[in-house]
Amino acid sequence: MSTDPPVFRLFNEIGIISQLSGTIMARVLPHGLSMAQFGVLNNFVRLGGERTPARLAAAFQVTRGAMTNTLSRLEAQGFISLRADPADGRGKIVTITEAGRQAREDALAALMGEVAKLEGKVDWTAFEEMLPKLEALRKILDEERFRGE
Amino acid sequence: MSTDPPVFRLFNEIGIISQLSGTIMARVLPHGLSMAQFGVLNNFVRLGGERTPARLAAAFQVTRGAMTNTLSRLEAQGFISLRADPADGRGKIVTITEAGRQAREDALAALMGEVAKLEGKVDWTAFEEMLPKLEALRKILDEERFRGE
DNA sequence: TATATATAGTTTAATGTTAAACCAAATGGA
DNA sequence: TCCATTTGGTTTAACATTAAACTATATATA
Repeated sequence: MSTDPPVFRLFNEIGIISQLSGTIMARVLPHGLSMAQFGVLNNFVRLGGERTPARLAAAFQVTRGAMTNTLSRLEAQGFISLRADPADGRGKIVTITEAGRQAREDALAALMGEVAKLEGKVDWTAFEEMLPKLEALRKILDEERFRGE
Repeated sequence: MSTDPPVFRLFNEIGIISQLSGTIMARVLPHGLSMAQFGVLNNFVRLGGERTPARLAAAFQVTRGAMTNTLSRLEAQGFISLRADPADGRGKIVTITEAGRQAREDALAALMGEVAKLEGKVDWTAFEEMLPKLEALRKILDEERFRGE
């Protein structure tokens, strides 16, 4: 009859929010983009330049296998291009294409529209204030992930 | 070169935290339990009584298909028992077994141990304060999930 | 220089999820 | 009462993810 410790409720809420928001967003994304794919395109538009798959995997904190999968689909849709790294025979270099930029633009608009629907229902400023704490927690968990093996 | 709107960074952080915490917790759970399976066992111990799969699916905000899967595995391990609902020919009734209680106890201890490792690194009280806001956001997203179809 | 170790990327198997189709049983209205 | 609709549970296909094995190339060291 007792209630869960707050720590567990925290992770529980975070898990459910992640799942629900992922499902909702995936539903409105155009061009059959997944959130993972949108994340990669968005990263290129925001930061510019070129990256290797390994750097992208580290940035998004997923395995290289997952990034291989994401990049394959993006390439198949023509949203990124992959070429061999002239400086490293093992590596590849990823670039966003013009179609990729356009797809990201469309996707961003769709996501903005979805967020707009929540306007008035959610006090976003309160959440903005927790951003630094969430970022700190994420970093600690990321360290823990490797410490544990 | 710009940075993401705070709303997106929020969902981004939440997604990564969910993924990392899920991976870390799954690694320490005994008896091959997944977090979803632990959640069900925990729910029975905390609240007692019996439930139908449909009620469990609603409580955890997953599809009935997902709950069928989770319950099948729990039953195969002998942690819950399923029987026909005498009052509803379509329904089933789920009960936790003694082995299930024991497994939940072990799992709880393992998770507590993992949380203890973070002691001193994380200011949990700050997170406890955001719990109500996260719960509110979760509820709104859950409504949105269905409104959109 | 030769060898051992580390790193980049891919592939495979397993898991957990959604969405949608499906069947059986309950419910509600004409 | 009968039929349409809703609901409970399962099944299937499609995905995204992890962990681990694998190949190829770089790097460091003896």
